[in-house]
Amino acid sequence: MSTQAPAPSRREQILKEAARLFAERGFHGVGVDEIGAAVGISGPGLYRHFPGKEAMLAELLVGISGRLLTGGKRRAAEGEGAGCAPAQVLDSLIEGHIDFALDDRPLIILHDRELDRLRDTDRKLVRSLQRQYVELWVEVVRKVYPRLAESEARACVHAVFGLLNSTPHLGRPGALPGRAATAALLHRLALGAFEGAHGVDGSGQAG
Amino acid sequence: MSTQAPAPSRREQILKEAARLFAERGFHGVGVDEIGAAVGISGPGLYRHFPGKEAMLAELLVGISGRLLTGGKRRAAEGEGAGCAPAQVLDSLIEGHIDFALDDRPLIILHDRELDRLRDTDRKLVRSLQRQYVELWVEVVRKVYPRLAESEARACVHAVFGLLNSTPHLGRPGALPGRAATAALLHRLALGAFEGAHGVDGSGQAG
DNA sequence: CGGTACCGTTAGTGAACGTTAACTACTCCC
DNA sequence: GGGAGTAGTTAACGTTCACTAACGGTACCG
Repeated sequence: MSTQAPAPSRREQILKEAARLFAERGFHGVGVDEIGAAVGISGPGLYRHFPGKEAMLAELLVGISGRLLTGGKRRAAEGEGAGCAPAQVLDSLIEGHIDFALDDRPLIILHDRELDRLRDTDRKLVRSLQRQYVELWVEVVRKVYPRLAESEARACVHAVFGLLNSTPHLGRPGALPGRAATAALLHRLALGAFEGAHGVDGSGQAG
Repeated sequence: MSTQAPAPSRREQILKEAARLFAERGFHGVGVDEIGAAVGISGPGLYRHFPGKEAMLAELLVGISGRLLTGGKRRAAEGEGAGCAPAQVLDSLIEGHIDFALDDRPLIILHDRELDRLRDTDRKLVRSLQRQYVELWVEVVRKVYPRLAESEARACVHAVFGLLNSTPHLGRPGALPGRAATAALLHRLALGAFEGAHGVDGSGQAG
């Protein structure tokens, strides 16, 4: 054993604490000395591991977006390979996103809050990954709910992301019974939202 | 006439631009010189109107939370006074929140992003207003969906706020047909989410 | 004309911050 | 043991930033 996570390297330690601090007080609200202190070293010591403060944020954001996209692609491929119905694939995407939102709350916060603090190059990369992830969802959603126009489906996907990413606002842990119950509730909310968008009656309300 | 909005006072002008800038680049990412430039005066001139940068953020956040709560209370009271069904009151709350999210996007962003940059006193006030607003919704939701436990209902409300507040992510304006269509779509999504949480089958999934 | 608010300006101050420089200790390997 | 590489230290630098001080113009009012 111990082949999995033998010891969190200093790098990973720094990234984890930086994520927490950035999420709590914002990128500009946290100093390098604080990040250093959180891992037991002092300020400039961080520069042995990263070229700068922004590089930490960049690595975090690229990592998140990449993992979300990779996970989503895997689930979509598995589903289609096994001949699953689109609805099952959507279910799997939702489940994956919920796992992520519940297990990596600081990253979820950073993900849509601190993107604009990146240099052009990194920001474009992250945006590209995010867009691919959204388009992955849009494709699946449109298979399940063919009556939705593409722009509508995209808006729905963004809205459902907002819904699923609301976990950080659910007070500190313990406001809900447990992780599984929270996950199940979020899952039902997300599915219900798509159903509602699809529209039982089809017609919108008055303009 | 002209008793309503004769001319946007310098104060209001500053608040509006500050809201936009804070939403775009974060509280710490915007300098007072920038805010001043946005209204045509330079940096320290702002101090004729506000005691400090933080006071602007405080006034913005207290204003938003207060207006949301006031509007929500009004709609709830109107509905109950007119003997409306709880479902209609919930509909009205959703509509009000959507109007706010679509018309004051910068404020919606600030509302849950920059709260922690406030001093203790102001932050507690804003949190109190926010909590009252949430509880207002929870009460109504539980009347419409009595099977939901209180903690579940609260989680649903937070999640639906996340959904409705996703408007800033819907690309720049124009990604959707129009304001009315977007509002209608969000409305259906929110209603669907509550329906989904309520659960057609009632049983959660495996724990 | 003289006084008084009001609203704005430029120059400056002290603190905080990201980053670099110079130096020290530890480990590994020949 | 000696040299190299790694990971950390403290001190310092340059910049940025919120805020203050001192000053000027303009409108109103007697």
